[in-house]
Amino acid sequence: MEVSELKAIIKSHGLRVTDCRTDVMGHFIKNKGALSQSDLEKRLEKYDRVTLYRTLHSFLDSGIIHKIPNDTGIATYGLCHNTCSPEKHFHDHIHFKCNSCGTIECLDDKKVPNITVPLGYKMEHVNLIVDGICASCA
Amino acid sequence: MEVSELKAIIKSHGLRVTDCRTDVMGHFIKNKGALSQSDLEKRLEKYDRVTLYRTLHSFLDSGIIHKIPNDTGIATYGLCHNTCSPEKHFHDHIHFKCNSCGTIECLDDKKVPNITVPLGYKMEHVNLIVDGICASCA
DNA sequence: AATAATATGCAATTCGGTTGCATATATTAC
DNA sequence: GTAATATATGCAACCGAATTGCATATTATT
Repeated sequence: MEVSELKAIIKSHGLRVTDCRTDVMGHFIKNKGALSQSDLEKRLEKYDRVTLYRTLHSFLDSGIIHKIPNDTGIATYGLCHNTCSPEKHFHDHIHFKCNSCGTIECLDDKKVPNITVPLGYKMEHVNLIVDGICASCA
Repeated sequence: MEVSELKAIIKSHGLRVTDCRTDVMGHFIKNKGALSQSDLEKRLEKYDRVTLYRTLHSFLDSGIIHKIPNDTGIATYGLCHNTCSPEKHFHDHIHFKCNSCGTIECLDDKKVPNITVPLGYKMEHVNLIVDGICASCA
């Protein structure tokens, strides 16, 4: 993807275009898996970790990325589909965590089946995380 | 549940019976929701943080409790069904996180539907987390 | 009751996440 | 293009959860 396209995506979400945001965006685009803050810190050492932290949060708030729940305690993020907006997120795909390499990816083709919750409960989001061994580690 | 029963459960998982483990076990039994370490620290101030930490890990290792993935970064744990063993866990129920009170509970009656993963992937566990508003907060 | 194995408490460290503030940079208006 | 203004960045510093080493206390066994 061209850098100009990256910048267009950032701008289209109402954010200012900066070097850090462009670089982080580029990493999300070209990385098949989800990224954690420490992943980004290793790949983009030129930026302060607080800047990366705030970049992730501005992306989160504007609906560019979504947070993927996992049991490691380390927040990981994946690109949202273009159907996402700051107000409403649609993440009906399955997340896969490899127990060998630790990589977390979005299985965009695998949709989450319909779920119901008990009477009196109001469902807002559904997150389906499968763990196991990914194709690269098998 | 009787204290003697609590102790029997602990012993049946190959763990020594101690005051802390019995108390923690008791809290898991009587608490409908999942518990985090800080939850336990507040309820069981007589024990050191580290002791509670290690109690949770011995329970995890022996298959008494399971870790529930969530996006808060705070590890929460729920009781396993009696079908769980140290080697193999079966958590085919849905977890619900309330966005109002923060409580996480196991919806034991709600089973996770069948899922498939892409070719080359090996599935080990499925975790389904629904968030929204629980019956108490609605 | 003695022994051996294990759990506990305490001190201390690591690490991810977070905030305040001064400075640098992006956008807007001219 | 330049000036003005709003916003992003880097640095220092703090917080809380997670983690480890070690001496002491407790459990289970004989």
